[in-house]
Amino acid sequence: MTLACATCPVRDRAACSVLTEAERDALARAGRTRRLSRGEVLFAAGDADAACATLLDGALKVTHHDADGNERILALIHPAGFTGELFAPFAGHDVVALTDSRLCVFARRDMESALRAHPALAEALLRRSQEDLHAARALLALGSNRSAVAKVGALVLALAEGASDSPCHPAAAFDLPLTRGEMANMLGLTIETVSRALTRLERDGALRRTGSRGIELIDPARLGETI
Amino acid sequence: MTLACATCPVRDRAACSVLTEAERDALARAGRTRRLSRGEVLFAAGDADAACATLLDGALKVTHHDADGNERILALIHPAGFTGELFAPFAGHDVVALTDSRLCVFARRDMESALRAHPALAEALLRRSQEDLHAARALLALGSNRSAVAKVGALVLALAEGASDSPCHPAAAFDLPLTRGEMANMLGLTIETVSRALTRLERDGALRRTGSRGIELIDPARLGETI
DNA sequence: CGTGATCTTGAAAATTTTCAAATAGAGTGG
DNA sequence: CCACTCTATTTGAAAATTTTCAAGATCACG
Repeated sequence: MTLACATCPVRDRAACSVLTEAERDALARAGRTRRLSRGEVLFAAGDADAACATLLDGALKVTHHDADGNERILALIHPAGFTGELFAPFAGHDVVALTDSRLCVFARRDMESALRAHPALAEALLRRSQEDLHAARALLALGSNRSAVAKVGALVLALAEGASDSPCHPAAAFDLPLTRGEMANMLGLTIETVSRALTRLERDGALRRTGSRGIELIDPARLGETI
Repeated sequence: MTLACATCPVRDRAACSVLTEAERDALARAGRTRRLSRGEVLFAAGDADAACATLLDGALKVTHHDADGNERILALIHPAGFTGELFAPFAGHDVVALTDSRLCVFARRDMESALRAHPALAEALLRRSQEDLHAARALLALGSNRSAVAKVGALVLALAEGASDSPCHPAAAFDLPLTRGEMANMLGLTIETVSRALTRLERDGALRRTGSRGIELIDPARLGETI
């Protein structure tokens, strides 16, 4: 499927938004959209022909598997986010859909030549990269919360912000893109502890649960408390 | 002090190494070297005239202070690393010297115009930025180790790699740039737990301590074990 | 050689993990 | 469409780890 930038849900926020319409259309001819359903792999670590992509819809996780086969979640990607190795000769991590997702995919060689042709694109990707760095550091900060409840609260808040259309404001209600096991993995806790923490946050009136994935924020400030 | 790229200890690894000699000298005229001693602040969060810098020598920490005044360490910067906000109008984090350090500092406006003049520099910074991202993700991975001993072991190993001249090989002996409190902060543990973990790693023959900061790696593989 | 700060160590308290089982949800085939 | 099955989630109680609180030891430095 060829690209339809005119209807792109993230055309104002993604890296390619810095291009002129003509430049963007030229890049668009090299790319295509792709749909993934939950669990589908976009890139696998070691792929020699790894591409790169902008996420339009849904959510992705970037993971690494250690020698014992344990999965570690290194990053989450939300709409308008960019993923893919631009310089390494092969993919360093797995990138997997957490929910049904739509992406705009480019071969790395095309993206690299676009970078050379359009300095503004390199700058935009640099900017995005700094945002990724901030996001990674935000995840790091989750680990320094003292209690398990505070860690889970902070993660839920971060997920609410990622799920929101407007940056800087958490979505009032959304579905967790992560299983309890994935949340536990990210926080260095066990599934049971995460579950108990959510139960407690609900009991304390910080949020409400609908089913096992639905979350409604009642008192976002309480979620951020470091206790 | 003006720059002397010819004697720069990281001239083969830093972002500016992609420039031709002439380009680099042009950039060098805009920058200067600076020395910091342990504890000195390079940038403070909120600085309007924040600059950016390449680290030549020593070690830096990037920190954030939350509402309660607690410090969170978001990143460590080792020689050849780059720091500074290129796009935000002011510094987002504090950057502080962990040991006596030397840096190569540029005003942001000069660096931004250099980026526009030299696309290769933008690409090199993008590459560096991706490395920063990998580093941040490596720190994230520390949190997913199950036990406190494994977390501390992994952090010591990461610090040994940062202290090494050759990438990918840990230094056999080095001084910890972090206090116990800073290590505890990064790992979400207490000072006492970090201290006990080091004692145990020494008792188990993974490392040897000299004074409170000196570390000699005896069995690096054991430091990486996730137990 | 003090002096203050950092680091180590010990024992009780608190939190988290582990182990075990019940409940709820999602998907499948009749 | 419903019953069935499999997986994910929740909950409980004991075991293990970590934190807290309290001292003592060591180090850097004037």
